Amino acid sequence: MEHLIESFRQFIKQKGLKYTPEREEILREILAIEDHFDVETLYLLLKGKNSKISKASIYRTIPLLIEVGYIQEVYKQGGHSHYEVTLYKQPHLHFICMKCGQVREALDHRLNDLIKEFEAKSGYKFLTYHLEIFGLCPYCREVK
Amino acid sequence: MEHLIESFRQFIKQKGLKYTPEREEILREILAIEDHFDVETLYLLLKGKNSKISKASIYRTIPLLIEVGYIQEVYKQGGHSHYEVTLYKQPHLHFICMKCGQVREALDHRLNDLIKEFEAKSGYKFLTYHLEIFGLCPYCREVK
DNA sequence: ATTATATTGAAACTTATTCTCAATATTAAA
DNA sequence: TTTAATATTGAGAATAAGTTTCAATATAAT
Repeated sequence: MEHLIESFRQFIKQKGLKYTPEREEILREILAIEDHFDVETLYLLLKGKNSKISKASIYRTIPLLIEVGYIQEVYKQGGHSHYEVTLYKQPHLHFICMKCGQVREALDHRLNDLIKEFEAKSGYKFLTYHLEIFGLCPYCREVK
Repeated sequence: MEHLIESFRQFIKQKGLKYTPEREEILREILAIEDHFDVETLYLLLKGKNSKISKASIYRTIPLLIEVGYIQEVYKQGGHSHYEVTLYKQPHLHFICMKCGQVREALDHRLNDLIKEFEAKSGYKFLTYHLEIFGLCPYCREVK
């Protein structure tokens, strides 16, 4: 964990920015989540620990954490963005129920294989991907 | 084209909704676009033809057109959604260069097959999907 | 220490999208 | 063809995510 903090510090310095306690606090909280989150949740978690971090700082820090590769925006729901910590995860896909909002993750090596093949053919260097599938979950498809 | 209008009419009726001139007008305009669009563009196109369609009606019709499978939301840009007409297109994926922002589309039937298989196994009813691959395009991967 | 500059929190702002509501249109049934 | 039930409309108000502003403060290089 500490090496992730250190890497982030180096990244910030390398960009000519200033390393602040607020940025570190936000990063530590996100690393502790190890899962999906949105700005509101993160803000309330920090607030619950008597942190004085503002939402503005969270909004300002997120793009940095995406750039350094620690988190990704994975989908929009309820009118706002949801992120996930990508550090300990394989690339995967999301099923999102358009009615109840339930999100399910899945992994499939054939998808990863296919994507590797696209990479070889395309000449791109792939860094990450998102596969989001929208529809109705088994429960909601029954209910009218 | 008329059969698409007719299918939409049947879809609307089947849902117990009412088939209105406004809904048809919006559909006709979107079918004429055959490409990417956003709500503002669509609204101005209609307005330019002396249509009195409101933005509210456009926002209310879009989810129906997504549900019937005629359009998809493909990305957010400039803080708002962009859609594309999917009728004449196979579902496809986007390569997005993280450096220059270039977007390339690609098709692969195996991806569609895989997604159909996920659908069968998951119990979901899939309405649309979005595969975005982020990385560096052939040009940007060379430039340090 | 000094200085230049980046960052902060709070609040104001922007703007895409949703909601409200009274008037009107659609549809099924009498 | 009337009637009645209900869905839809446009207009504008409301909502809320995300961005920007700004004065005070913190960082970090010299």
